[in-house]
Amino acid sequence: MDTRERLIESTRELLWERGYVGTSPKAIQHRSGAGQGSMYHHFTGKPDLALAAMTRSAQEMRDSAEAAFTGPGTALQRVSAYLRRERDALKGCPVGRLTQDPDVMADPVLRKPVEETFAWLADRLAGLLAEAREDGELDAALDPAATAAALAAVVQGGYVLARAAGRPDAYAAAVEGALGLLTRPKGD
Amino acid sequence: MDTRERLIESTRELLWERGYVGTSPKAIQHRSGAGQGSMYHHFTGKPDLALAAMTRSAQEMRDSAEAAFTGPGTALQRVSAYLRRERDALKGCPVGRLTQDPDVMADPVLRKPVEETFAWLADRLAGLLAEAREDGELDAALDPAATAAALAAVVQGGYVLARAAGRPDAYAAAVEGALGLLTRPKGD
DNA sequence: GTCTATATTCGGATAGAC
DNA sequence: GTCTATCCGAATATAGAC
Repeated sequence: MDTRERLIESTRELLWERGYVGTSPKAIQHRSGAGQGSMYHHFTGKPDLALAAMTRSAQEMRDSAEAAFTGPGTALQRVSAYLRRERDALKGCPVGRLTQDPDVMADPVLRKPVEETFAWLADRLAGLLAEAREDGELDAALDPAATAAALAAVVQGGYVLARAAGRPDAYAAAVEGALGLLTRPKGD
Repeated sequence: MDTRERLIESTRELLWERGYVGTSPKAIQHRSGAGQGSMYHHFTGKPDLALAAMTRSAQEMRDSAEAAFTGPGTALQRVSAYLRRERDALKGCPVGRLTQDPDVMADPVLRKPVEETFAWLADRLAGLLAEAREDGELDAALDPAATAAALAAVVQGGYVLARAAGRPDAYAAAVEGALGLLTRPKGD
């Protein structure tokens, strides 16, 4: 891995662990093993490097979600698989956590990957739920878009609860609660 | 409002807006109109002042939730009222946002009010859902604790989605999606 | 491309006068 | 209780040598 690459990966880790305001150029240099001059040679400054890191994390989030969405099973099963996918619940969502960073949200350029990623996710989930509804897997009375928003929120909120409790199973409980609501037989 | 009080209130605002790492003593002094010496007279330092602010915000969160929980209507209606309660979705949850703050979570003293608040909320919601289930308002197949976790997650995640989208209605969509799942007639 | 030196401001506080 | 002075290291770079 070359220097530029190590800088990006180290920044991704630090943004995940400490957020944007909590991540200093010095910490990035230290973790990546790159020197001051090296960092400023490859990137114009902290925002530039953070953008590269955030863009990659956003892409990775989409890829791993898409892997679940295009996996085996019915539409509803694929949504369930996405929700139950292995996650490091205590670390939180590398993209979602940026939403709490004032300096990220204040800068349209930094904000864009975050905004786009969640818009994509909501849209993708809504499509799958619409498909499930057409197939009779899901109650026709449910609004796919609103239901999709609820599920995306359960994931993000599940991270918050897990971190608050200090226990990953708080995330699992939220997801199972949501799936209990989503998949219970409607004609019972 | 005396100086000590202004310091606490200003700190609450700043923690809400910028988080713990993003809030400097200087910024607190500036917003509160208190001087350096004044701040260090009333509090031993930033963590001490933050603890006072966080404790108050946590109490406020409980109080406002409790107001909805003990309001009029059936158990399920009170849960719905809590979810639909007016919120400044773009600002996020003043307590939940602290879970993203590494320096808060690393300090057991600072972490405690956050942890306790969400434990209380989950417990309270689970109790109401159990009540709803006994009253036949809620499907007997649903686990009250897991369902409660899902609802608490929808609220916290709803804030994340609203901030990501830059639109408060993303929060409302998540809540309505969750309520759609929770309250749809089971015998349809 | 990487290193070292230097610069400015901020963060987080202590000390002591008033 | 509040103010001002002072301190030391971190944050975020820029400049120029190698």
